[in-house]
Amino acid sequence: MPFLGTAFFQRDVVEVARDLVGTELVWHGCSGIIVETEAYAAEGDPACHTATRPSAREFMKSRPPGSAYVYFNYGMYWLFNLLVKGGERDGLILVRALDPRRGIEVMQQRRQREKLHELCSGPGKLAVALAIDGKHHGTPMTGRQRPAGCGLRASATTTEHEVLCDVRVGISQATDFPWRFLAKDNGHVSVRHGRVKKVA
DNA sequence: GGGTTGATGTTC
DNA sequence: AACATCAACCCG
Repeated sequence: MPFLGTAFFQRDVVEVARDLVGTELVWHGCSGIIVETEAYAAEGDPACHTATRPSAREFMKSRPPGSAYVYFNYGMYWLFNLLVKGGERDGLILVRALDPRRGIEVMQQRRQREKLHELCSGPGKLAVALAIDGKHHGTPMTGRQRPAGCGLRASATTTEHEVLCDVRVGISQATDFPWRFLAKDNGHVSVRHGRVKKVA
């Protein structure tokens, strides 16, 4: 299966967030199927970093679609996002959970956990499992600059997952935007949830 | 199980 | 001061 190209990230940020569910995030010998994402829109979304952070606006302006946007939160956790621009709505997509596939032993060591569903079932957890931190901010995940060991792959299971949508987790602004997407009945989704609906 | 709380540091 | 979190702890 081929890696996703830059064009995948040149579409509406909410559509891309939905479509990422079921793809495989490949990261330096480790990988997992993305089972949960959230979209944040650069315009008209008070929960997006662009609403409050000049550095986020500068990132959006200067980096190509498909770039990793990595930031530190709550004093302890790195969160991994992907830059979307050039479509109907630009924005950032938070990758919130993975169903682990490759490099499981390494991820178990980094997380100090054995059970598969505890490895990547949350945005902070998956960054620990994949050893993602601030030095990866700006990494191009598509195109010619993409590191050989990193990327998004359309997996065989991409079309097998039924995708649900929900409100976003852990925010205090625009709490009613239904821009969280998750794979139905997947045990690796992070636990909290609001009102889940089917997606077309 | 479910709710609560403390740990921790960057950004504005 | 707020924060796109997590795990340990309580209670039952």
